Parts: sequence; structure tokens; C-alpha cells
Amino acid sequence: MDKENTKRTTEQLILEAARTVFIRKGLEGARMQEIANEAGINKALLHYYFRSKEKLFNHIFEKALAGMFDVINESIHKEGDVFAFIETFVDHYLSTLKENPFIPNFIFNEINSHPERIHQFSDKARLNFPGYKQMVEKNIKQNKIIAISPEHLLIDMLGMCVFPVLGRPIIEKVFFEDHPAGAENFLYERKQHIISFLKKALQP
Amino acid sequence: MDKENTKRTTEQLILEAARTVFIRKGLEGARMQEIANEAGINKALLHYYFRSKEKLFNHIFEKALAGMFDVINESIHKEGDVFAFIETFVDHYLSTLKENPFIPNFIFNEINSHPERIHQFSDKARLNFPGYKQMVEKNIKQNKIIAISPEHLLIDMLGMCVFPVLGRPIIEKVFFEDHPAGAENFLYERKQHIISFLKKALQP
DNA sequence: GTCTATATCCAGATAGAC
DNA sequence: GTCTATCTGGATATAGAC
Repeated sequence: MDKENTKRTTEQLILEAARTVFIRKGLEGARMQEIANEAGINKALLHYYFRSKEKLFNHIFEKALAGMFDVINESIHKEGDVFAFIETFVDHYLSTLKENPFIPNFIFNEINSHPERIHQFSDKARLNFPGYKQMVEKNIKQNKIIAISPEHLLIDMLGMCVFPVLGRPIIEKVFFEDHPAGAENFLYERKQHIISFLKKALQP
Repeated sequence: MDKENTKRTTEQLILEAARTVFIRKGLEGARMQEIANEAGINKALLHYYFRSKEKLFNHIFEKALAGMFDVINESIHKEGDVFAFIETFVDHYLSTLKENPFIPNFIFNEINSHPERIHQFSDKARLNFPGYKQMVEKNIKQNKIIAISPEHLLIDMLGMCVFPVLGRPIIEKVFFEDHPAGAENFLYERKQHIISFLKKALQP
């Protein structure tokens, strides 16, 4: 019992530390030593628990990918109103990004370096695309929104939310060089901007 | 003279090889050996010409960043019509991304790993933001488009263009698992989609 | 389970011949 | 300018004591 408890605690410590370091630095950039330091344990223990850097990485990556899909999935209600979906989704997604601003870069970078990984995890990290599509098409039929490709609409939303987080250092430099507080405010404003922008674009 | 010619040619060879490898793998992921192979020369020559991996990298990064800004800058005409700008920009930008699909990931990844780099290059890689802003504000005043923040609009456009390229492996899996040709077509369709989507959102 | 010490490998960088 | 051979440091991973 005691052993079990200790094990869980250490494993959890490692996973949290690994998450912090991997998401910030990626698979190549992360150092096992840094993860060990972050967890307050020894480097050898990482291998004792997870065998190799890559196996440890896989745990983190899978959870991160699944988490991003979940934000979308949780906003979907098959029979619901698209505008309600948009408001919920944009709100939750931007909040998640605010708390985890490096996850998108992490995911895109690893996915583009090793596209085959997406198959590896596709059972555990899944987007409820059929549910989403059904919702959009129903709203089109009911004349609540213009005819639009659900695929393109989803990419529009995601792009508008993700870009400012991915490109934050550039945005700070280009838009707000003289007033650094502006960038924070800009990200805050985006929630309302995206919602009203999408509403305008979709209105029949 | 002969020496000079040889020098230029080799230097050019190295830069092209480095571009290919760095853009695909990033600073951490790239190997000097791979760049040498790609250039058809010896590893030691890379150091002879560029001293260190990082110095070589800086050449590539600066050009890539400037290139992305240039696509925007070239579409801007201070006195022009926003819709003309949008059409030119989206067209050129998506064409550039089609030919260089890994540049956005490259830039975002390096910028987020080392945000200080953006200052290092900000004289040579600059966005003509004042010109763009002037154009948008003029169009608003002339009632050609609704009142909108130029900053947000620019991010909207960029996000809608860049996301499908960044997330292509995910999109292929989620949208087009059964018909891989669909992804290619999807990216092709996006040009028209984005233009008409923006027009609809902006119309007064 | 957790540590210290060490093996092993590999990448960037340099020396020196041609 | 270009090559081969080599140095050096640092990273993952393992052995083995506690």
C-alpha cells in the first residue's frame, strides 16, 4: 500500500514535470536532466519509470492532443444552435490557450516532424467530427446560417483562435512594441471579436 | 575570379541545403551532417563558411521571416481597396504556403523557443503595419467595410490561411481519412472560401 | 524505489594534410 | 577551399550499491 502510494506520487510528479518541459521545449529540445530537476528527483528514476525519453514523451503528447480535441468535443451538441456552439467553443478554447499557451506550438511541431504519430494516438484522441457536422448542416437547413462547408468553418474558427497565441512574440513586436500591456489586452478582446466576426459572416 | 566564383557557388549550395534541412527539422532537429550531405560537401566546410551551426541557422531564419512579411507588404497599397488587398494577399500567401508548407511551423517554433530572436532580426524583417492600418481605416471611413480593428482583421486572415497548413496531418486524419486526395482539394478550395468569408464578414 | 557512477553514443567543432 | 581524422562535450541509458 505504502509502496503503491509512493509509486503513484512519483509517477505523477514525473508526468507533471515532463509535461512542463516537453510542452515548452519539444521532444528534441527537452533534456531528461531538466525533467528530473523539475520533478525534484534523479535522472535514473525517469528511466526506471518510463524506460526511455520517447516513451515518456508519448504519454505527454497523447494527453495534450486529446485535451485539445476535448475542448471542441465538449462544445458540440448535435441538435444545438451553431451560435451557441461558437460562443461556448471560442470561450473555452481561448481560456485553455491562455492557461496553456505553448500547447499548440508543441502539437503542431511534433505532428509536422512525425506525422505518423497521429495514427498512433487516433483511438484515444478523437474529434467528434460527425456530431459537429450534423449540427452545422441542421442549422443550414433551418436557415439559421448561410450555406457553408462545416470543414472550412471549423478551420476558420480554430485558425482565428490559435494564431494569436502561436504568433504572440511577433504580434507583441509588430503591434505593441511601445506598449507591451497591449498584447495582453488584445488577446482578451479576441473572444468577443471572433464571436461577432463569425456571427456576421454566417448570418443568412 | 575563379576562386570567387567557386566560393559563391559553394556558399549558395550550403545556404540552399541548410534552408531545406532547417525548415523541415528546426534548429535542434537539424544535423550538420545532413546539411552537408544535402549540399554534397563535407561537414567541415560548413564550419569553414559559417563558423557555427547557429550562425548558419540565423541566415536561414532571417530570410524565412522576412519572406513571410514580404508577402503581406507586397499586397498593401496605402490608398487601395481592402477587398483588392484581401484577394491579392490570400492568393499570394496561400501560394507561398503551398510551395513552402513547413515555413510557418519553422518560424512559430523558433520564435516561441527563443522569443528574443525577433528583436535580433527586426530591422531586416519588418511588416509595413502603418501602411496596412492606414488602408483599412480609410476603407472604414469611406464606408466600404464595417468598423473593425485592423489588428484583429489581420490576425483573422493570417490564422485562416496558416492553420490548415500547420495542421495538415491532423486535418487529413480527421476530415479525409478515407479519401486522401480530399486534403489537397480542401487546401485548394480555401482560397475562394477565405475571400468570400471575409467579404461577407466585412460588408457594411 | 532511489541514488551515484559509468558506459555508450553522437553531434558540433577543430587540426592539419593536400 | 576542401578533405580526413580527431577532439570534446553533452545526452540517453544502464549497472549496481543502498
